[in-house]
Amino acid sequence: MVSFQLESKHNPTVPTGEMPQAMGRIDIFTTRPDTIYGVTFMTLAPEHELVDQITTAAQKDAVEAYKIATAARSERERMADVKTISGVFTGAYATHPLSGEPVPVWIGDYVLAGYGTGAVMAVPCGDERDHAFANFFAGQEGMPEIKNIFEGVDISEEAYTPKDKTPLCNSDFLNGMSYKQAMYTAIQKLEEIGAGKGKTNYRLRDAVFSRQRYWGEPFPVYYKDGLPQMIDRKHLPIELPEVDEYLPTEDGAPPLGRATTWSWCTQENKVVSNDDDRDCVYPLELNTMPGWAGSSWYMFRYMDANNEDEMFSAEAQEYWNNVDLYIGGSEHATGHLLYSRFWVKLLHDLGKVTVEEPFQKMINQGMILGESAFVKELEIEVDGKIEKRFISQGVKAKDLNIKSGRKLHADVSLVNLQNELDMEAFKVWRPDYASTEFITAEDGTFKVSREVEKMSKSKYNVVSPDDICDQYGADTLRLYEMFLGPLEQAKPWNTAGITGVYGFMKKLWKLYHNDAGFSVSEEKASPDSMKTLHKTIKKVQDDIENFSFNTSVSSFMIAVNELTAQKCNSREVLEPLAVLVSPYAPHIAEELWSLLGHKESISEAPFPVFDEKHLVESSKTYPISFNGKMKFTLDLPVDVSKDELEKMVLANEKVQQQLEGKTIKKAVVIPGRIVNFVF
RNA sequence: GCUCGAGUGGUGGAAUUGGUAGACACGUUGGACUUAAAAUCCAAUGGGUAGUAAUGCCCGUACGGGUUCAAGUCCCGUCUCGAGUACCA
Repeated sequence: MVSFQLESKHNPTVPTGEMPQAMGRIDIFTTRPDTIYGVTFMTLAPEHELVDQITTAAQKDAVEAYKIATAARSERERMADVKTISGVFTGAYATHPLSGEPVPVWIGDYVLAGYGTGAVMAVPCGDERDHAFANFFAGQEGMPEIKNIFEGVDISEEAYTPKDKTPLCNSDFLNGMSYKQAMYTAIQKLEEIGAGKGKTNYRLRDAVFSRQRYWGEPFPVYYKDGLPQMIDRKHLPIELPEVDEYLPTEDGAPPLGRATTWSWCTQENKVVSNDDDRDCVYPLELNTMPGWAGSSWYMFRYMDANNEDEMFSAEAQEYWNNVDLYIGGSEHATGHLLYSRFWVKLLHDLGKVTVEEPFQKMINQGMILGESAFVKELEIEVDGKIEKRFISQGVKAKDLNIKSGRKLHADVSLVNLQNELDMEAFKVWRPDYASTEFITAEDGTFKVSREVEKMSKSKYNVVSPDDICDQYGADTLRLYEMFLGPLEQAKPWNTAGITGVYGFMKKLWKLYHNDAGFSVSEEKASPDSMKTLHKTIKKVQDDIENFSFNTSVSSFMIAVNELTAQKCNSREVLEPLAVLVSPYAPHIAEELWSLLGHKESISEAPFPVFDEKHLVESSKTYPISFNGKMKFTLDLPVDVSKDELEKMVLANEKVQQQLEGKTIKKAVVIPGRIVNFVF
């Protein structure tokens, strides 16, 4: 925050020396105090409260006209219209707090009243909007030459916006400093002389709390003489009315506008028919609340769902606290999390909840995306008439007089794996294009272009998992989705690798079967098989904790491959294995569980307990490296000291070969990990 | 622009506190079985290079530096991509 004193000598409406403090200065907010010496002019939002007071008589008409023109445009319009530059000089000058030079004060609609203080210090050499503004009004009264404060940078064409190490110049005590250093130094100096203050600016946008939909909580609000009135709490809740269709009315009112019983009687204090023409009956609000009106706090209601007296009891909330884990789509990452946290913080401040956050842990799982197919459509001129053509991907349209082109979504079911479109099927699908000519490649095929997008009916890229289910079963589909990659990552749906998962399912089944059918031995399992089992228990247990389901699936594959190679057929291993697999592939696991002779569901079976003893080994394969590069491995005993280990390694023939004629500077021996010789 | 996240084979992706980069799977190539195909099984598969071969050497985790006996992993800088947000000063 920097304060600029207004110069009274340039401001004839206020007598010299009598300017009140509040009127006498303009406070501005900037994130670039380092550019303070680049200030060429100032711009106020047209709505700024000082505008009327500081405008000189000569500029009064122009300023008034500009204010009226601006007021006619909505903020949305002003934000959307980035190109048009407009503004007016007020005639007033302020004094630069450090250099003491006069700074002309303008108004312009690129400055928004709602942000910061509604006023900016304009530094054309370092801000593009200021640069554009200065150039647009260059040479006019009140628009001085642009001040350049960046050493060796040409700012005649555009502003220099990077915050890098470019040293400052023409900046008095900031000369030679880079962005960061200058920023802190400038703030310090401004605070010293009382012309500014370091400040962190937080911004919370307003969000509209209403929707023009049917399905939402109705507002307990009625309108008396056009003014909204709250319905008293004791008459709540009011419930959604019946409507004939969940659509807006013909004249554009929200769906509640269709209700015939949607008026409020202030005597009976209930919802009555719209035909009720008594004086105490008023129309109810037609908007409903947005989704997050409920989604921001519903988890607390779940804790005490049958409570008729309040949102939830303090006891219930204290018992359940907050949500341990929230898994939702990544589109929730900003919206839901933001609103929900905001509400819970408010509820906490009101003393309604003991927690400050809604969720202890939140995971946004990635979306499965679709691969859309696009047909390129051209509008070309033929004999003075505009005609449409489809052109295959990769075909050059050199002899055509192209007027315009666009991409049209094609249904992905009409396209084969080589991206070739079934043109006849396309014409049937889109009869409106039945007569449009296709420009194909030389081999007569028509190729579409592909793009990864959200799956959506309107993009015609929806692939149904039903086909996969029919062909491979629900377990395979489930496993494959997990196997595709990390939970939090969005990925296009691509079934190319599904045979790998399907193969795993078949191999798993085979472990429990021989040629004759189901067959499991009651004999003790081999130490190797026990090792495989317990290695897998540990891995899967850790993976579940970390939501790393893709690596669980691969560890199952490894286990099944190893057990197959070991010809393991023992109940001691296969029974816990089925339990391990059951959360991932419940159907096959349940089936195996039943074949193993169990009457109850596998979901009732306890999770196998990991036992370290099966993983204990007498030797470890050590990587032996020289100067940090691994050359070979050696199997060495585990239960020896560091010194013994070093001796054993040094005694090895291959190690001696590597070290021949060299002096060891350092030997790094870390038991259980690695051996490294530096020479 | 800002905030956050990510860059690893032909592909999807693995890799505890820094400690054998490329697990697992797809794809590709070769082989077995088959009249043939499908299915199944076996082998090879980061790149380069030397050798008949066994085997060896060099380079490799976006790019440039740094720390360390040792870096995909830690630090500094750059680039690119993705998501969110934006006339926000």
